[in-house]
Amino acid sequence: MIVEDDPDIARLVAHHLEAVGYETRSFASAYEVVGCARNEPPALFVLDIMLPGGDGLNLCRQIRRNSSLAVIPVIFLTAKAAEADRILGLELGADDYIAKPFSPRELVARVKAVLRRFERPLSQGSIRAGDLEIDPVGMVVKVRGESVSVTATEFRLLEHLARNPARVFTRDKLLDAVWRDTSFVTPRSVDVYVRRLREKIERDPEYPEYLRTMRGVGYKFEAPR
Amino acid sequence: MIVEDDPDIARLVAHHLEAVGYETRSFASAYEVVGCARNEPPALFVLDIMLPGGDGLNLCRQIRRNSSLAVIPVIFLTAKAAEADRILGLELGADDYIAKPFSPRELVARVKAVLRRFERPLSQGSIRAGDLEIDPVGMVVKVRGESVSVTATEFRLLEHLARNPARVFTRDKLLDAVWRDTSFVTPRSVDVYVRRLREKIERDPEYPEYLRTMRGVGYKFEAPR
DNA sequence: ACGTATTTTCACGGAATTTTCACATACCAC
DNA sequence: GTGGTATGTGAAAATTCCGTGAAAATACGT
Repeated sequence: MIVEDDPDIARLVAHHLEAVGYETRSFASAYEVVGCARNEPPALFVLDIMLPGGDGLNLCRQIRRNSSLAVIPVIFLTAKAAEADRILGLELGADDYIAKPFSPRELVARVKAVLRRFERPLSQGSIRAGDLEIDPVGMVVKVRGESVSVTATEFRLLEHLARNPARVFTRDKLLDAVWRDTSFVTPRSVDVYVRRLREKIERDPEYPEYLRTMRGVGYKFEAPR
Repeated sequence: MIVEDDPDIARLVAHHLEAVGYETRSFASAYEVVGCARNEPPALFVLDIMLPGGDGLNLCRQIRRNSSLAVIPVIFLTAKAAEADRILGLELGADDYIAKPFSPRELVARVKAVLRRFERPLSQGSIRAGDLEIDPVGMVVKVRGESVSVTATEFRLLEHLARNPARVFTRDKLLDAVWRDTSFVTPRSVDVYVRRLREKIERDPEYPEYLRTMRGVGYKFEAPR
C-alpha cells in the first residue's frame, strides 16, 4: 500500500513492485488510507514522509495506534537521508526507510527484506545454511546430505534458531519461543538440547560452527561462510 | 571493481576513485570478473555497457544471479545517454549509471552516493562509528570488518558508551547503567573493562580514538572522523 | 502393563569471566 | 622539579557460567 503525493514517484514504486509480483494500491494523500487498510489489510506500507495535510509520520502514528494495523511493517520514503535516523530512532515504529532518489533494485530489496523479517511465522520453506538443510514440513534435518534423526523439541529449537541466524537468544526467550506449554522449565534445559543438537549436526561439537554459545547471554545460530 | 575495455577510460576511472581513497581492480573484459569477485567481493561494480564478447548487461545479469554477489551495487558506464538504456539498466539491477563523457566529480559523487545508500547497517539497531560496528542483536563487534570477541559485560559497556557518543560518564553512572546486579562493585572495575575494550578495538591502545578518558571525571566514547 | 524414547532436572568440575588489588605511570598544580 | 591524585597495568583471587554425565520423570506405543 503506497501513500505518495507525487504521481510520478508513486507510479514508479508501484511499477517496480508489481514487476516482481506484488499487488499494490496507491494513495495520494493520507485520507482514506487507514479506512481502506482496515478493510483489506496490506502486507506492507510505503509512506512518503512529506504528505500534504498531515505528514507521513502522523499517518504512521495512526497506523501504529490501530491494533489491527499495528503489526504491519512500514517503510518510509524520504528525500533527506538526514531524517532517516529520526525515523528509525523515534518511537514511530518504522521498519526501514528508503532515501530518494532510490534505485528500483534497492526499493525491491528493502521491501523484500522487510517482508521477510515479518513473514517468518508463515514461511514454511526449508532452511539451508552451510551444509545443513532443515525441512519443517517433513521435520527432517540433513547434514551434508545425510539425514539425522532429531526429536520434536530438538527440531523446534534448531528451526527457531536457524530462522533467526546471527541473533542471540537468551535461554528464557528460547523457552518462550520453542517450548509449547509455558510451564516451569529450567532454562538450563536449553543447554541440554543445544548439546544434543551439536552432537548431531556439528563436525566437532567441541568447536561448534552452527550453534554458538554467547557466554553470559545465551545461544545463537550462525551460518558458516 | 571496474570492467571497461577502453584502457584510457579504465585508468581514468581507477585514478579518480583511488584519489579519494578507494581501492580498485580493473578488468578489460567480462571474463574472469565473476570468478575474481567471488574470491574477493568488491564493494561496488563499475561496468561498461559495451564490452567485447558479451556486453556489460550480460555481466550484470550474471552478477545478479550469483547469490553472493547479488547484493553488491552496480554502476553502468554508457556512451548513449538515452533514457531507454537507463531504464533497462536499472531494471536489470543496476543502481545508477554514468553517461560518457563524465566529469571526475560526477563519477566520484555517484560512487559515493551509491555506496552510502548500501552501506547502511543491515540490521536495524546496530551502531556504526568510524570503522567500528556494534550489533546488539547478534552481540557482535566488528573492527574494520574483522569481528572481535567480546564478553557480555564488555559488550554492554561498549554499547552503552557508543549509544551516547561524546558524552562523559562517571564510573558510577556506568556501573548503574551497565552492571546487572546493583551490587557493590569498585568503580575501578570500569577501568579494567575500558582497558580490555581498548586492547580489542583501538588501533593503538596507548592513544585511544574511541574510548577517551576524561581525567577526573570518567570516560566517553568518541567516533573518530 | 511394560519397555522404550524423550524430556527434564541436577550436581559437579573445569573454564571463562568478573572483580579486586598492588604497583607503575601519567597528569596536574604549585 | 616535587608532591599529590588519577589512571593504566599485570596478575591473582573470586565468582559465575557452561558442558557433561547420569538419573529421574514423563510421554508413547505395543
